[in-house]
Amino acid sequence: MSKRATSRDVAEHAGVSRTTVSFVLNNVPGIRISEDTRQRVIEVARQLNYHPDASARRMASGKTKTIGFILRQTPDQVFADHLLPQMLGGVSQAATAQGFHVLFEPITPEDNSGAYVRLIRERHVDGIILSGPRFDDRELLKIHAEGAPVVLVGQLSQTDIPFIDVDNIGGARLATEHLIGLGHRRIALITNASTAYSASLDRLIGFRQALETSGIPYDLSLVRYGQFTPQSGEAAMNELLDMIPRPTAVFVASDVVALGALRAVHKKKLSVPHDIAFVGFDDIPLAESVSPPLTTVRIPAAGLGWAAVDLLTRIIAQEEIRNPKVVLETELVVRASCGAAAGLTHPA
Amino acid sequence: MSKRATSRDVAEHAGVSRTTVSFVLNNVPGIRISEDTRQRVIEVARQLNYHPDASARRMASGKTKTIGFILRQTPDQVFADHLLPQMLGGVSQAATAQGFHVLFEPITPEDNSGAYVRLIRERHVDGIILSGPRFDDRELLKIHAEGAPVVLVGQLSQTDIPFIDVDNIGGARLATEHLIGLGHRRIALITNASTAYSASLDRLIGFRQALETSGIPYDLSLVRYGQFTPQSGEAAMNELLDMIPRPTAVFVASDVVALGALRAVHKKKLSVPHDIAFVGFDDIPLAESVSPPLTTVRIPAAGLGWAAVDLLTRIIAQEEIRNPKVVLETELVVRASCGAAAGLTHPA
DNA sequence: TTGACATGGTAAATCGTGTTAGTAAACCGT
DNA sequence: ACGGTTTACTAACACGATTTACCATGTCAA
Repeated sequence: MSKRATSRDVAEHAGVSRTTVSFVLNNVPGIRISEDTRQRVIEVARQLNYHPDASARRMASGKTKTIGFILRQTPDQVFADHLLPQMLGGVSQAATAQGFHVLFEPITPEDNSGAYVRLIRERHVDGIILSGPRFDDRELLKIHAEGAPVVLVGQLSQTDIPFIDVDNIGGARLATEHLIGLGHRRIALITNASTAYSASLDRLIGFRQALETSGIPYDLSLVRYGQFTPQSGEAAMNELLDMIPRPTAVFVASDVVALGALRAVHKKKLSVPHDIAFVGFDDIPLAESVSPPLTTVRIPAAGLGWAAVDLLTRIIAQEEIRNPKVVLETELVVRASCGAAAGLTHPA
Repeated sequence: MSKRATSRDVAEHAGVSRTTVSFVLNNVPGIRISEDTRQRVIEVARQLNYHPDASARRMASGKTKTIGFILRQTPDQVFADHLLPQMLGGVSQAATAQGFHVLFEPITPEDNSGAYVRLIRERHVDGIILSGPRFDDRELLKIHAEGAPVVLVGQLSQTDIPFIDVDNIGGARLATEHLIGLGHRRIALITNASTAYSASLDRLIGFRQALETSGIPYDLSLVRYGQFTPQSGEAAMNELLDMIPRPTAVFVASDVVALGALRAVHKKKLSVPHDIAFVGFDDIPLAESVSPPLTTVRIPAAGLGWAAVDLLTRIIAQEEIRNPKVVLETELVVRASCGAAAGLTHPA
């Protein structure tokens, strides 16, 4: 097991200088090297099993070609994040395509030590994507002010930090309008989480907008608040099902919460969509495989990842960004739980 | 926006040498620095907002304090990997605890270019965890032979590469024995995938072992092969339900596949567990939230991550490893789909 | 007095590359 | 024959730390 080969070794064996080795192996444009020398260097490099040292290269070039992907979630939230694989997959696909690596770092929301900003400060990465930014994150504002490349997934009002987000309001409107279009008038809402989360609030707003546009009064007694979990959905749904008269449809602003709600319905021996129609939100991978398959609003999770990487790499490259705030559209995916397929409609 | 502070700047402002700065800031043991000097250095570093450059540090120390987490899956597989968040969460938790960062890199199984081995060769990372190793991966064998720290998640027979795996045989036996214990004799099996995958094969073996131990003949006509997806499970289940007499129970060696099978049952207006009992495998996060909640075999996904990191970091530290092959036990999680809760038993 | 040892540091080598500025030789047109 | 250009390459510095080896001074026991 001899020592690793360095560019110096290659240079010596090929009878050229290190500079030439670097030029050849990096294919530096605008530099003339004879085909003869070029081949010799390449051949020697192969023979010596030469691979340039990443750390040295980073130091010399000043670029790490790495981005940090920070997830502001507790371990429990990470474990139950059904769109994480898509999102992360999108991120690494896009990053790889641009020659970047991805450093993955979850960090609990309570952790205000700003540990993750060290990734930037110590130059582990060229920039970071932060999913689930917090209002009280002073360290984040600081590094952004210092000029560090940062892209948020999710919004942070009051700042000009570039972000990628989903059109939650539009998506919720889509879902609600669909139910209205099927003839429903008594439509309940179960939120995905507390309205302290902007995504939750936006989905509620979209729900309300759709009602108002159709002239249906917004009835607060038909609104319940989920907490990310199926359990919270089940509890909320039980309350709604006990109402007299019952709502004829419900928009659950999260598929995971909707599964709990679905269970509540099944336990009462009621049927979806016949007794109550469902529309969810997120289009998690299993939404189409539960019974009944869930009509839901698709979030382009992988697309969020791509877009975030795309934006971030442009910022890193110091490009002039025309629009640093990107909102991706959602899409209604109609399956069985809303009753549309069955031609079910409700009288006004 | 002035230049970044370097250790030289700190040294000058504090009136000491760079060596001393390094000693103080790294708390190098066995080195004496007066408390006075120490405080001065720390204070100056704070004032100058000094953060050591990761690349320079890597180069000088020869350690990257980073591990690569490689996922040998297609993008589609990644998107539908319901245990990925747990596993990845486990990996980064453990890594963080040991002062390591995690580089995440999915790579399609078809890609035999060995792109990921560059992570090792170019010293981006100190070692790698490879999930889903392939038999035909020559590059993998090569870097292992070269002494690179590698830990597999999943086994590769014929090699002595350290690995972490789940006791698939034992888990399948657990599931099957549970059904047998409930009185079932006509028990079907739907595999999670082709038996070309060792995990699939092992689960089939465990199923068979349980039958044989109880003196129940292994009936090939009761075996169907899933392909990761709910669709494959639905198709398989339809075949099984058409049999006369029907099996009274089925062990589906994957929760995701089981969901499709469940749908098939629902479509035929049959009931679980009354008409047919179910036991799944994996304990994906939604297993407890579907209807009926799925009895299943829990894989300690986060534990796989921890264990892999633990093993890898020991190898990196050149510790003597007593047991480089770790098999984690599974756990049967009894819910409603098997009928145990309802006290349902089947006559022999 | 002297040798040993502890104290509190520092100088200098090293890590392995990228990159700018420069140069020797060959070529070329007149 | 000669100035100018192209070709093909190299010397040397920069990047920012870690780490080994060494040194000056003071103290203390023999």
